[in-house]
Amino acid sequence: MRAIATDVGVQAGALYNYTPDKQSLLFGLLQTHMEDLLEAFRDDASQPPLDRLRHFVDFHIRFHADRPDEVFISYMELRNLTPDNFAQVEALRRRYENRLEAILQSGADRAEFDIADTKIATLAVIAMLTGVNTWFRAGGRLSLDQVIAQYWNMVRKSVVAG
Amino acid sequence: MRAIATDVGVQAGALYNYTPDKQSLLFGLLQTHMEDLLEAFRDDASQPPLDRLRHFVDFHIRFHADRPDEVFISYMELRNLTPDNFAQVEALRRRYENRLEAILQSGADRAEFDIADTKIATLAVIAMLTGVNTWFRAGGRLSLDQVIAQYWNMVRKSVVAG
DNA sequence: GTCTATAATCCGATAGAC
DNA sequence: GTCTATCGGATTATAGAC
Repeated sequence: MRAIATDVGVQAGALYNYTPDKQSLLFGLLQTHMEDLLEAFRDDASQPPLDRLRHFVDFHIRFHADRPDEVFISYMELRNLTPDNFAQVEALRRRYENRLEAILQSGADRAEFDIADTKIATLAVIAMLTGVNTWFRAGGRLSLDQVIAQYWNMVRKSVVAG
Repeated sequence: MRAIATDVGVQAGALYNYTPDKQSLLFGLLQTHMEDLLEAFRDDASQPPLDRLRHFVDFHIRFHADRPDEVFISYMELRNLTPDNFAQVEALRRRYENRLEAILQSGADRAEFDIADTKIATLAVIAMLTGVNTWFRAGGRLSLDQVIAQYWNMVRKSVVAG
């Protein structure tokens, strides 16, 4: 709390005019982050599964690359939430995962994708894409467009049918 | 330190007969974990790249699934290392990544793999495989063998040529 | 709405008896 | 080698003046 107060230019006590306690402040950050993620992702179920998947890959990488601090805090501080707050954030995360799983299931149903278990494939793809945040820095060797292009190639090949 | 002391059945002060300070204790854990990882992974460069990659996938998932606590600590406490200790652990991690990158590069050189950038592919594969630890629990819906089989399928398809 | 001051608690680490 | 006791410092949160 003292570090936050210093960053925003007030004394620590003044923060309690804006939040009842530290837990509420942290929970608000994580909840807003997940709600923004869910709201920002637009999926069109009338499109071909491969197009929907390509949009997901592009969206996921860009959304997270634009918010490295929120993503870092959301992951590192997740275990400092109270059990109730943790359950709420986890429920939002599961809703987001289900959006991807619906795309993979749609492609599998049409035999356009070859996926043994859509739940595992969902977790595998999200882990791979979120991993970009651990190393990507703007101005590095590759542009974000180049990074997205290669990840899309790998994700596409990993799920498409023969 | 008090929590560790309680777990091992001594008072907090007694721990300092075994470690000079908390930082050394943490660094020792992370360093040993990474050295064990590097030592346990056997790669045979005379084998076909696809066989070497399959072995890496199998090894990586099993090694990490067998040590969920060490993996969790290694990730969550990495930023609590001093800059010097952090650099040493990062160097060990990079050595491990290079082992996988050598496999991918070998397959790309023989045109058996189709990979745009081996460094990105390395990070993508490791992120995907390490993600297993966030959800896998022994005794769950799928056995570790089944999980490995599907991840191997996805990794293989994501890198093989045409 | 912000400040200073402080309460109450927790932490890593040390000292000294046994 | 472990214990009890404690030091010095950091933490979240509150109280009350302005």
